[in-house]
Amino acid sequence: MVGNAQVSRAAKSRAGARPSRGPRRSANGSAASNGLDDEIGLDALAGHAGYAVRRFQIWIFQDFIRTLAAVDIRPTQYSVMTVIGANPGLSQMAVAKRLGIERARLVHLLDSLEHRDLVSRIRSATDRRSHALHLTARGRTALAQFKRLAAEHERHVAEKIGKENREKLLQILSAFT
Amino acid sequence: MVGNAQVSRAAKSRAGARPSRGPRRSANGSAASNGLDDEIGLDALAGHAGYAVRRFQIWIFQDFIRTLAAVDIRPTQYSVMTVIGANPGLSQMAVAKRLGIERARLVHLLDSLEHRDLVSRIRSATDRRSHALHLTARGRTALAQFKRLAAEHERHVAEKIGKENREKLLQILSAFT
DNA sequence: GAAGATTGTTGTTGACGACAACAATTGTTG
DNA sequence: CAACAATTGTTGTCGTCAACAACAATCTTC
Repeated sequence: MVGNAQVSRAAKSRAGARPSRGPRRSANGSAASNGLDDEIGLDALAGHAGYAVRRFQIWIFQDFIRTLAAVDIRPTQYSVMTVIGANPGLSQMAVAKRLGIERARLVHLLDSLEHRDLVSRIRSATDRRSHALHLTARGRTALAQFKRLAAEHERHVAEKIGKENREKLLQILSAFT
Repeated sequence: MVGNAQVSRAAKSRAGARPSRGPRRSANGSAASNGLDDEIGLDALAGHAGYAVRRFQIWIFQDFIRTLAAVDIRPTQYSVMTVIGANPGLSQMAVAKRLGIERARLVHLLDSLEHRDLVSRIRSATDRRSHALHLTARGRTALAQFKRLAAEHERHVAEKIGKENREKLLQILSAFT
């Protein structure tokens, strides 16, 4: 069930500061010469926000998944439950829009959460096309636990990049939340 | 060719600061009541780095793809060419490790780039299992153009989050580059 | 030289985003 | 009010991508 989450096991623990430099051992003819000694230097990629963000996102999702593995909740499931918990009665359309996921995708997510008795779909009386989404009683207590684990995950993030950096980052990206 | 890139069309242009508050119209029974007026408030998600980073990553990849659409280069292809360009002669294993992608995945990426005559695989004389990767002449001039477009993309990022914020972000995430 | 590791390759699985089509229902408009 | 358009949830297809497993060719090592 971990599935996606683009983990890329070679998580790399190094974060050593190393002065940038020109291409190393360029055109030495021998491939595999760089097989094990790590450290290649990708220079040009260093100035690209997208690359750094992608790598960070991979790391952060991996940690989230690992931290919440015991309760078997993935980031998207967590975000869905959080939104429903904070806004009971929302339609699927509204949740999908808010989270930027497709309503087709949300169908499966809710199927899964409903099977686990965490969320319930209730036909709306006013608009019988739509479903009012609610957490079940079990879902509410479960979400409380999920949030505790998510907070632990956030502490991991703070450990990784620094407490102030995490807050600065949240501030910088607040427009996307 | 855009394919993945998790776009989520509802790109949202709003970034209005709005004071956080408790659950809105909780349990009003009527779903769909929130269908069109946007603004739902997901509260709890606001403090989660992973969510903000994910949304930002979606935005940034989308812009990268759009900005380099004319040359039909996606972020991963760009990163592969950049690394090879900076470190000619690398093996596929080394490139995969450096970029945190699987060697199985790199096979297809290189197939595509080789078909377009941007990259060439040269059997290593010293280790005949491996391929030494090089940019072709065409690949080198192409990469130069890609880099110009990528720089334009970075300017879009700076416009979006602010010049200093972009630099701060690069600094915070430098450990992941 | 035989056993084990590495490299590139192929194929499978699962998560995910984009899209298209559909039934049920609502809204809109002549 | 009746035809037509739009919305909601749903199903299914396609393409991208990460994670694995297996394999042949080729080193490495003992």
